[in-house]
Amino acid sequence: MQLALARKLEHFTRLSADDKAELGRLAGDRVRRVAAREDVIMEGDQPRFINLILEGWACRYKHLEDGRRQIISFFVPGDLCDLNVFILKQMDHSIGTITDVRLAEISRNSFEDAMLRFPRVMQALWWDSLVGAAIQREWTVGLGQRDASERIAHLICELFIRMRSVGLTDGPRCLLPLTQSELADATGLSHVHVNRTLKDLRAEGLIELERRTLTIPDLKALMQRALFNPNYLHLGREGRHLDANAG
Amino acid sequence: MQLALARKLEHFTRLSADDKAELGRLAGDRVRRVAAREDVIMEGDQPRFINLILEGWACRYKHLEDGRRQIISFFVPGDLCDLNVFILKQMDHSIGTITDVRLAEISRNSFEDAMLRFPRVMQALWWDSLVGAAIQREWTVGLGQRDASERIAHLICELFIRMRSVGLTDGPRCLLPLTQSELADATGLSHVHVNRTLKDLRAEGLIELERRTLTIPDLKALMQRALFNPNYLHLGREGRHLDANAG
DNA sequence: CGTCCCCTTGAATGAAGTCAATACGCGTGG
DNA sequence: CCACGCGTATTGACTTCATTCAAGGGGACG
Repeated sequence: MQLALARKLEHFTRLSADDKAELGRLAGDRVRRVAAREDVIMEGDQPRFINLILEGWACRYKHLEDGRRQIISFFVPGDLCDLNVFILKQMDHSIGTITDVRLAEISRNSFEDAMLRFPRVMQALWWDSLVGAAIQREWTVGLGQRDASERIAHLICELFIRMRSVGLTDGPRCLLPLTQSELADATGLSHVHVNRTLKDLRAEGLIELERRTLTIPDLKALMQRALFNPNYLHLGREGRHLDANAG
Repeated sequence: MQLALARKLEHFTRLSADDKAELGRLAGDRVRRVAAREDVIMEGDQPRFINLILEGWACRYKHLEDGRRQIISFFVPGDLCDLNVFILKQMDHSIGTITDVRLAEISRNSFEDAMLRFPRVMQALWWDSLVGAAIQREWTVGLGQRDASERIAHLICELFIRMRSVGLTDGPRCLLPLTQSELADATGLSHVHVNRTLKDLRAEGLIELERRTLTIPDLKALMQRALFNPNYLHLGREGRHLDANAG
């Protein structure tokens, strides 16, 4: 099975066999397993590694003093948490798992080393981090402007497309291992309202969702419902001028 | 007058005279003026420069198809828009001015050149871009979890502190050249509700605001009201190990 | 078989939005 | 100098969307 990260990066530019081997090396560096609903790193800790999700789902989140919690982003396989983190002395948010997770801890040294030797990979990783920033912006837009059903539909579109971009969908189906409370924390809604909203979307025939499996019968329709425009994911091989001629 | 950017970066690490001179060079590269309420660059355009705000306020924003508009972030003097943009072929959002703006357009070449020759400046710029990402996350938290008055109070704290970090405050006072509609677009509220909320905050004695001038009689109190924790701005000289011994 | 977590639904409440009218300053041109 | 227009701010009345509170159901697991 191919590395999810490599697969994702090829939406930006074609990688050579060497490039992929290097990614494999980074990903094998130091593998860690974390059980579901545990913290990978907490607010206040000093970041020591770039975390690369190999398997499972995780999220960034933040608590307000009074306990309210916002999930700030989701991580699916192939996602990297903050290329540059070691510049900061303190995490300003936490990263926690949703499911059981297998992740690679990439040290500063091996990262900087790879950076020098594999410029194309580097470019691709920067692209990925820019896409991450774009996703964060899109969440800002959604929380500010979209109503409940649009927000949830939008999030589902995004996650489905991101899963598809790393080869983890099966036709119109993919895993969606989030509880309704987690969806609520991500969309800024109450879990009760998330429940009702999912019911509506199901009733409209836009999604099916049972036992952690999501089915989207008509992605276009769902995208329309969500006012979803995929441009922010920059999946159009925007770095094709850097392509390796490898196959 | 010192360059706002240099001033800001020194919250991360001390710069040498050479470092500052280099920043000055980058900032003088190619200066552009844009009138208030115009676009610097629009969604769909290809980014060609890193924009550095020298004077005035600007913002990132995005429209939904049906016209709803969300302001995604504000730029004040010293702010850079996306160090790495040229990796992307298309802007997924627009940048527009709030007031008249003077900005520096930094080309890819001069940036990459400076990058090689001034590693400390580079680190500091990466720090700045990580802080930018942290600000975006904090907005996500606010839009998801904070109510109207907390959101507005929080935004005001943030902008005040950012202005202070580039030396643009005058005691408890600073410029806040936003209309209530712009505040509304940034906080995801209606302009009517922003108006009422500002009235409340004024009535509580937390802010004064007239003719584009903001006064915060008791910043601590306002921060408390907003559940504002400044850690995400990373202003604690986290890069002091890189300090130049210059004065 | 009981407990825990997650999902579901109803009813009452509340925060923020919409609609509409009015007021205020400021610049421009008659 | 005044009239007009425009963008911005303010306020009231009503509506709507989402939250809160409360209760019950279902499946997994010890």
